[in-house]
Amino acid sequence: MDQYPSGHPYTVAVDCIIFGFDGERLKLLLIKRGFEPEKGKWSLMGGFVKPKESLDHAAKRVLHRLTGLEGVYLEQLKAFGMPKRDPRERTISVSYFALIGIHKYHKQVSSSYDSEWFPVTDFPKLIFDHQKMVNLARSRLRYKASLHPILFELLPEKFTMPQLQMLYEDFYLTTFDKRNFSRKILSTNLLIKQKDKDKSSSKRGAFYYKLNKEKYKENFHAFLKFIPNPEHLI
Amino acid sequence: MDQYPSGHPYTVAVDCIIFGFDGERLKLLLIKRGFEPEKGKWSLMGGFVKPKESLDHAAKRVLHRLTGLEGVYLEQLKAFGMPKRDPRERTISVSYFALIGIHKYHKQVSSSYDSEWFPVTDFPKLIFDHQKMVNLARSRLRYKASLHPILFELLPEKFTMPQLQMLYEDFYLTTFDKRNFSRKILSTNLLIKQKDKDKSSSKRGAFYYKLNKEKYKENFHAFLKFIPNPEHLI
DNA sequence: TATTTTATTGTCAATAAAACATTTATTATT
DNA sequence: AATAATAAATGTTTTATTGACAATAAAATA
Repeated sequence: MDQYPSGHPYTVAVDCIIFGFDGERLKLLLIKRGFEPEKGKWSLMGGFVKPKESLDHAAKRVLHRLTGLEGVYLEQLKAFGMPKRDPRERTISVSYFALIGIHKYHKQVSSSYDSEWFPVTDFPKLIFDHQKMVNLARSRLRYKASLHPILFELLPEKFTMPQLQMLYEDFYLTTFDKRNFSRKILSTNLLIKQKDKDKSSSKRGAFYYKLNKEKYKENFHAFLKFIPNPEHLI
Repeated sequence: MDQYPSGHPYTVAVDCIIFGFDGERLKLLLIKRGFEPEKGKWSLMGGFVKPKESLDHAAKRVLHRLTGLEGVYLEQLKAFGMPKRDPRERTISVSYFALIGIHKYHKQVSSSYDSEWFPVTDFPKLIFDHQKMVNLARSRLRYKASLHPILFELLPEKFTMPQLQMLYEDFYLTTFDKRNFSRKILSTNLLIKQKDKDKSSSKRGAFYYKLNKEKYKENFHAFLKFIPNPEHLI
């Protein structure tokens, strides 16, 4: 480590990989880029880091600007810094991934952005290295969700066991035995059974559950292993 | 996301948290900083990212400059970017952690640096937010090592089962049953038993093992769960 | 009242993890 | 040459966890 360098004009940005779950599929929120280069192309929501703000703050700000949401699950993914990743300037981008309850998102909030939800398995070509960011975020999320109860972040406050199972099944492209799944989830003691039911998708109706937020925070890191054999995830 | 900003002179650096294992304890390689600010204080090995190199390249370069080593396990940890973290300039530092075989490191290689190994549990106060970086690196390493066979990176090419166990026990501040430990490790089929023994620490001698590097690469992500109940790690 | 639909619940078998003690190889000592 | 000392190597039993499996219950509708 030598002296400070001079004349190294780096631009520092953040980009957000925003995940949501619409009850059927895992989705990704993308925007049409509003300025050159690559104006009009699909991209992750991003922004430049201001002189006096932290990286986390920049990510929160950018996320809030698009979604109007606060208190969202947001985690730094990785810094991307290939020299030519942005052809115009040398830009270091710190990527973050966010998990939001898709129902909380109302497009009108951010009407100044041309944004849209796409299935994570099928979305348009993105600018720069944003495709890499999405890929990495997906595998990181799969990894984390196999051990920690993170997918609850994607659900509404009240949800049913079948809904939860659908989320996990869609997410891992597999199926689980209902009895074993429910037993495993309930054994964590993270859920509180409600008295009311969701009757929208069955005659009998399925009981709602809420997340026990205290325990959720306490136990977040406690290795719960939500996926039976989570092999070959990154 | 608006236009590109102008007049935001960020400096971008990398810092390396370098771990080694001396056969008894997990160690950290630190250097005495050679320039202002904070000259003469202990710090992580770091350096500035050059205009035409990637972040990974900068980290490799910095690590090589201090240790003379190549092909070392190196992984991006996190970007740190609090506005005042470096009092002189707005510096974004991308931290990396490295695992090296401590025996491969020879101090004379980097005689231009004043460096020293310290136990991770007891090392001097560091500059800036380097202490935070070390803390985060430690918990990340503990997390990863509980699931993936990453600690082999810290051992010499040939090692014995008792040595391996000592590493894990020191690392997790616990003890394991010899029989269960050895069974678990061997069940991964990652080790190849050698014909010769290490007699330095017992009369009978303990067989050496080598890592099966092919399988190591293949199986790295395959959830091996090296620690029985890895609770409450981050 | 019968039918349909989907949620809910329990048991048994197989597998994996954890607890546990003795024997073996070698060197040093007498 | 026999014996003692040291640390390595190894196998079995018990317990806990996981996985496979199907019948019943609740509510709406015909």
